[in-house]
Amino acid sequence: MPSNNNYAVESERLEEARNRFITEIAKNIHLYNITPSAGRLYGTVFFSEEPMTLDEMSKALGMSKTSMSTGIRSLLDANMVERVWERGIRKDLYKVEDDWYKSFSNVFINRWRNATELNMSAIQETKEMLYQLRQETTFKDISKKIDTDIEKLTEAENYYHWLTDVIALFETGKIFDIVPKRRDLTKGKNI
Amino acid sequence: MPSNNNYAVESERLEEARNRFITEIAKNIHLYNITPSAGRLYGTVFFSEEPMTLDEMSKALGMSKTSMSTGIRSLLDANMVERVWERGIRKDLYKVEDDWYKSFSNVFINRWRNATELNMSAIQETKEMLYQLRQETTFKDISKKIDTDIEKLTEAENYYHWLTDVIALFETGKIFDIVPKRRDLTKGKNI
DNA sequence: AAGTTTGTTCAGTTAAAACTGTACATAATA
DNA sequence: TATTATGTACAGTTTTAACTGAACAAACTT
Repeated sequence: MPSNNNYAVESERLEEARNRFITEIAKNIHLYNITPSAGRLYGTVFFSEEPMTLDEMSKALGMSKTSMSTGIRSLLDANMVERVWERGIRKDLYKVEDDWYKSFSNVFINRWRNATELNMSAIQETKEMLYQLRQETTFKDISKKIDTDIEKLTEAENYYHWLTDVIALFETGKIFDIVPKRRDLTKGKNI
Repeated sequence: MPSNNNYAVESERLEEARNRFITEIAKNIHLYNITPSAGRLYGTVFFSEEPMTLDEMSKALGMSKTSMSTGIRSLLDANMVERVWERGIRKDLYKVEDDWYKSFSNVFINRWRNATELNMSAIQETKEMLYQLRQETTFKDISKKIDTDIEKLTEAENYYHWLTDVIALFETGKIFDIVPKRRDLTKGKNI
């Protein structure tokens, strides 16, 4: 066993500490629709002192460059990393988006708004089909079922309207008036 | 081909209309950490006139009872369906939770709070490890990296504090003061 | 208590997603 | 223009998740 005051050993300890956080990120990042592997990738780039290339990521994680490419793309789509340029470097460089509020909002907005819109269209279409059928049918039983269905769908529609409003809260940034960003408490200054 | 004013044909059209919505639900329900199959299950129970048993679900979806059991449990955990009792019926009966606002809030709160807490603990622990290492190390290079890491982690911590506050908005129901529930506009009465 | 009914556990199977290496397309360099 | 470097598409493989049927356990019925 090497002695404790050894650079390699301490670097290893630093790596371990970072790894504690990276592992947790990887576990929970599925909430952003990101795979655990891409989560580890995110963590790695997060701690990196410099923007990283695909080759560096590949080496750091012991995974194929192809995986790095698709992984970084999913992080890019979620606005969790960004591409940066440095003169003289041909390779693509990536760093984490440091505004986590923005990342969260982006993911939240995109995912929920998309789903909400699709669901609302589906409700509209379903209602159309039901209205038409109700006009044509002569069976009391059928039209009764249709009426119940339409009522349920309208209820759902109200909910989606509300959800749209909630999403707008994040989209417009009004959420930050209601729930202010936290300032760095350790720094003492509270501008 | 059977004539148009035929009960079976119109029932089929009703089924088709319902299916339009069910299919869309199934596609987007992964946002609630629910599988598409369980999503179809949800849709089926949603339109059912009566609370359903596992056997009825199994028949309606053409899937095994085991799948219905696990599917309904995931919906139950997400507070999207609830169990109801009817005298004289031994089988478990399920209906959808009709307060969609509650369902959404529940899912949102549980998923994000859990992840947030785990990530915050990880940050704490990582910081502890880093503080310790910084006290012990003599290498300027190492302690510089540590300082940068701690700064990044503190930034992340602030974000998680903010997220906790946002979650509390839904937990306490204060969100409904800010974004009021939509009333059923078609009914005309606006109490 | 014996016999049913009902939901769930578990092992095995099938289906889906993640990952890899090769081959290719594009762009930079000489 | 020829050569080299770099990221991505694609086909095949591995890993993970979903699904099923049989066996079991708990509760109800008689």
